[in-house]
Amino acid sequence: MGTPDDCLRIGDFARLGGTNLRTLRYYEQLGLLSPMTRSEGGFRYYRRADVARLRMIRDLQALGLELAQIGELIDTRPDPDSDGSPPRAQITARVRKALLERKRLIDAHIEHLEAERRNVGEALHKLLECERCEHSPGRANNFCQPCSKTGNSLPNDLSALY
Amino acid sequence: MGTPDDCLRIGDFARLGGTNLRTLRYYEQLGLLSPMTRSEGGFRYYRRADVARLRMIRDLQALGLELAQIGELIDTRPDPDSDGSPPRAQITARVRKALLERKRLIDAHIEHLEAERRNVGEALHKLLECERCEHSPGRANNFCQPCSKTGNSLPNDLSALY
DNA sequence: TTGCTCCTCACGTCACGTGAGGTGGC
DNA sequence: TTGCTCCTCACGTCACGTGAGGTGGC
Repeated sequence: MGTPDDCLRIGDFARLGGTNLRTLRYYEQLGLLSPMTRSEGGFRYYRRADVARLRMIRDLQALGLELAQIGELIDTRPDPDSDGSPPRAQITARVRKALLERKRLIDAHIEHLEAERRNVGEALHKLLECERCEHSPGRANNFCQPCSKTGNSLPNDLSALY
Repeated sequence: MGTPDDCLRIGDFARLGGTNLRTLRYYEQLGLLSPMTRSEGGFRYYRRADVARLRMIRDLQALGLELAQIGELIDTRPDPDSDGSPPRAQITARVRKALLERKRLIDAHIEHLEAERRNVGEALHKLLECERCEHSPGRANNFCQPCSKTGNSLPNDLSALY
């Protein structure tokens, strides 16, 4: 028999999820994301739909969560070992909770990044002024702070780089 | 003599920068961010203005850069070992380049996060529909995919969690 | 059958975490 | 002088990176 219907081998699965074989094997070891089944020879076969799960794990990592925390958050699926499916209301409640937590993290990160973007804009603006200024860099690394021309301190992103 | 003017010991510096002592010592070891000076007894004294540099390093890490890449990007300050300051135009050019690269990364991340936010919204919306649906979870972990009620496949964030 | 993909160890690395044991500074 | 902060090793951990040596699958 060939590849199970609608399944992917680890290489294609990794490519679609934007990651690599080592990472997938590590996730499996942690119980985060396992292949649906294995071939006779040990090849992993992943569900096509689980690419979404893989992407979610990666996105949650980018939001700063550790893999253990991610494991708890996305542990919403019925346990295959237990017979008798859990109450539906319980499942949907856990899924909702995971989605809301994810949304909270995303919103907070967007806000932080928008503040960063404003700061960079300010710094780029001030840099134009610096280029037209007669003051030269001093010995220390925070020269021109506060700006000896305007009396205002430098934008943070210039203090960081000057 | 006491603490040099306008300087912070490592604990306060870490607090203001949202990090800890171990991380600061590691950054120093890599040459990323060093204290302005040391006390007789070895205590590190950091410039107050370098809190901005610390925050920038942390923000660049959150954007997915490795410390080595961050080191190259923010290496814009005149080398204290070399005598004679480098041409001003060269410094401002490097600062501008670092700021523009940072802006590029921020913009890309915001776009990605906004797409994620839309997906989560979609999934939360669909979840309301699922709660009113008579279908129950099956054995496998991608039941209801494609949704057996509407014929549409589930939003990705539901495939990931169901 | 050939080449490409995959397998399992197992050691290495990056960015810190976490004490142990000792000393500095207002 | 007391307590709090800081110091330097040095081993541990998390999330992989990177081969070595071998086998599976269309």
